[in-house]
Amino acid sequence: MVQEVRVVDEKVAAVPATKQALRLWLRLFSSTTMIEQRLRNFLKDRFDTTLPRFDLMAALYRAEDGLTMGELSRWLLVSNGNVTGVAERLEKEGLITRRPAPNDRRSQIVTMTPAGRAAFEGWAREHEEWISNIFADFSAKEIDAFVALLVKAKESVIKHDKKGK
Amino acid sequence: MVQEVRVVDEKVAAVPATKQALRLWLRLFSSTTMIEQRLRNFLKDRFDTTLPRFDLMAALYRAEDGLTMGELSRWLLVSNGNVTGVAERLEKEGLITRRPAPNDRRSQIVTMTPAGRAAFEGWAREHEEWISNIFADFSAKEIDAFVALLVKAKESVIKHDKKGK
DNA sequence: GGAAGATATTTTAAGCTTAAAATAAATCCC
DNA sequence: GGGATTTATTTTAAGCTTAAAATATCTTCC
Repeated sequence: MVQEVRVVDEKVAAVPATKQALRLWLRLFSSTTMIEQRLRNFLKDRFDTTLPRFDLMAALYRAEDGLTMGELSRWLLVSNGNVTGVAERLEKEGLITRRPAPNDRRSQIVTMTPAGRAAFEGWAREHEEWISNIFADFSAKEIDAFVALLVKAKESVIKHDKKGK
Repeated sequence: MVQEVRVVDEKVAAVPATKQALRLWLRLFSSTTMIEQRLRNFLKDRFDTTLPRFDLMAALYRAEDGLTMGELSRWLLVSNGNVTGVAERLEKEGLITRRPAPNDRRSQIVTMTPAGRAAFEGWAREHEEWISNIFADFSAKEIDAFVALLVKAKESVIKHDKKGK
């Protein structure tokens, strides 16, 4: 196997590009997982809820007339069965309701209850503050550069992993 | 609530720093999750295995004399119970073995079987190629900048989320 | 109208994940 | 030595996640 090498600095031993990419992925994964874990802890401690429930509520919050189970599934990029379980638990907590669609008896229309809406507004505000605080050391320029690299990563993956889905 | 604004460009309406940080987090999370999902599909299609199993094997690969369950748990940053389950499945597949430690009967020493080691060497080589391919469009300089931002993010989180753990 | 196919959702089986409880064994200390 | 504490691991209960199978309903087309 030929090791292709990108020369970064003539005085320093060059790192093979494959190793460098691997290092990037491990960093990307571990940093993101770490933040995600702390966000889960925050949601648990502060609101006694979970990230999937928060995400479902966030999707619903912007839909004035509610969403069907299928729309939620597609929006959240999770399976149908997943939405069924998360929605059941939110319904049990009184934060959402499900009712059959009037025009299509296969569909369930999911909407926030008034209590759910009020709760989520508090969650969203504190969530945004928490995230903002986490990245407080980043300048606007750094954030823009960071976002640009993430966008490029996403595009690169789509381009190079055609079979991926 | 006072909205603090960082002026990026005098001609363009400035985006509140809180919103910009939120946007960064959503990008970071979605890009990473997308790559992770495709990596899981790759491991499933190519080796009929999972990311947790791959990670456990990777940890074991570098430990010449094996690792205890507790060492695996700490190294992988997962709970003890988690390691128990993943190790059971790998053992059933004949890739690892567990034997009681000679000096401490509470401990299990986990080692790769010869078949496990041979299998993992193939996994690791293709995994590295897959990752490298995914990031093929990135220059060495971009990768370095990306890694630097991820390191800074991790440090920033640790600094600003003291309660997080 | 009614069969065939498509669509929406739930159920099922398997695996990953955690926190907390339970077990078992080692260590500390009097 | 032996009780108290600590440490290593497994078990348990709950939740998240998926793919695939099962249900129920709708749409198409003759």
